[in-house]
Amino acid sequence: MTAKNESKNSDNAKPTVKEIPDKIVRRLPHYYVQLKNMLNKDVEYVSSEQLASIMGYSSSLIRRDLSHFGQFGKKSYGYDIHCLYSNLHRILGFNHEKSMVIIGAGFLGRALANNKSYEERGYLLRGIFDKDPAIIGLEFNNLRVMDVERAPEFIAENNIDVAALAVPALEAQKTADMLVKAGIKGIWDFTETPVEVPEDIILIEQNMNDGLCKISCKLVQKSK
Amino acid sequence: MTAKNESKNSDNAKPTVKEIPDKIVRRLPHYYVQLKNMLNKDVEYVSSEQLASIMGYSSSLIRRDLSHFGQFGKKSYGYDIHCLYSNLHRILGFNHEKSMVIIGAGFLGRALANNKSYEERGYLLRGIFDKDPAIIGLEFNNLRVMDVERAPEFIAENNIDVAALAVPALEAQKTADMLVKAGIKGIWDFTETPVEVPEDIILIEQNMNDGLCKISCKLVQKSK
DNA sequence: TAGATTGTTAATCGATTAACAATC
DNA sequence: TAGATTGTTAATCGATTAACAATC
Repeated sequence: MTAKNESKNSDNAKPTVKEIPDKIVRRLPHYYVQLKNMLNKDVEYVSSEQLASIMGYSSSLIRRDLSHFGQFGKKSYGYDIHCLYSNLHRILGFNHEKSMVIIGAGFLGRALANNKSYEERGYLLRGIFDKDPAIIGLEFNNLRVMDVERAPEFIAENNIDVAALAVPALEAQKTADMLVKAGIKGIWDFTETPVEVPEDIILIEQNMNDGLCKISCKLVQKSK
Repeated sequence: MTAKNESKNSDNAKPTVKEIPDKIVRRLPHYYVQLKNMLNKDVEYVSSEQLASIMGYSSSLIRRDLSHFGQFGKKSYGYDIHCLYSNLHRILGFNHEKSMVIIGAGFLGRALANNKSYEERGYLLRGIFDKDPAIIGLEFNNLRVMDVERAPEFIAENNIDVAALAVPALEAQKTADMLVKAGIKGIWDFTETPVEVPEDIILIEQNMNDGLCKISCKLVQKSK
């Protein structure tokens, strides 16, 4: 609906400019972290072949992924580590400031409050909320837990972009509805239950139980 | 090396019996949860078409996924919900008892200790460890935090299958090495850093920052 | 029987890899 | 120049979907 669509066939109301395939998006942070580790070393260039042997992707895939965003390499040299790093920084949107709140100040919410990587990724943690009077008022990482009743107002007034959803499964949908109504743009969902949101809301399911299931499934396979 | 390999070409030392494709493994827990929700309702059968419309997968994919494990459906009726549910239970290995420990009793470790879904999935939480003297001795979910120095002995003696790794990034590799040495079979890794383990160890990276990156990347795409 | 729905095969789609011309 | 390595095109591989015969 935002009419900023530049794609050729705009007959279909897709909000795509030139959407990055999900498979690539998933690998970008890995490239980013690897490059970051290399920044401190005293080499200037790295080849796709070198990255491949370190990271376990094929060099072909790496070159193809990166070429999606432009031509960052120098033939016969490889990629300028610093240049590629800062390009990935930009592509991942870390240079855009994003505001965030945490809903639910149980142990998980507190762990999220203590996360140290927000700043580097452009997130500004603005608030943490809970409904338990015994928790409201406690302080984690210099943030005082607020009453979740105040969240809608806070989110709307402060134009919060993202909410980490760390409430019990039973509260999940209700809370997500509240967040959407308040104008949230993305939800980082840690609940163990399926949550429905309108399709223009970014929903990232950080489903931990899937990991538990995967291990279980693989353990049985091995024991057979 | 376990010589239980029944695959045709056993020239290559792969430990496969008939490995389930990762893509399918990832969907199995979703089917499982959906079926579980349906158990309480008073319908007996569900068709792949019905599941498809609820879950967002195509009916074709669902039938194909399930047919990987046998013929569970009844033509013209669909799938017996209870039967399929218990088959998934078995396929996911939930009927095998698996013992587990948590390494690191920070907020994240405590959140993991409070997780309610272990039992249903066949996990038995046996211990939680930390190195901080101020934390050792505290109790979460009826488990007293033990000194991580005692972990190797505990894991070996009790034949622990899985460890949830919830330590700071700097301790990650060192701790993983300790776990492997102690005889762990699977690691559920919550650290934000790449961890190397021998390839016969099941390693599930529960990388939370990837979610954060994904949201950031998608937010920028939308704002463009 | 007619209608419904599986299990499976063939067709399509998308993602990865291989190959190589361009060029530093 | 010879060697290295990119960016990109073509080939391959794998996963999803469509189609349909089998059958309840």
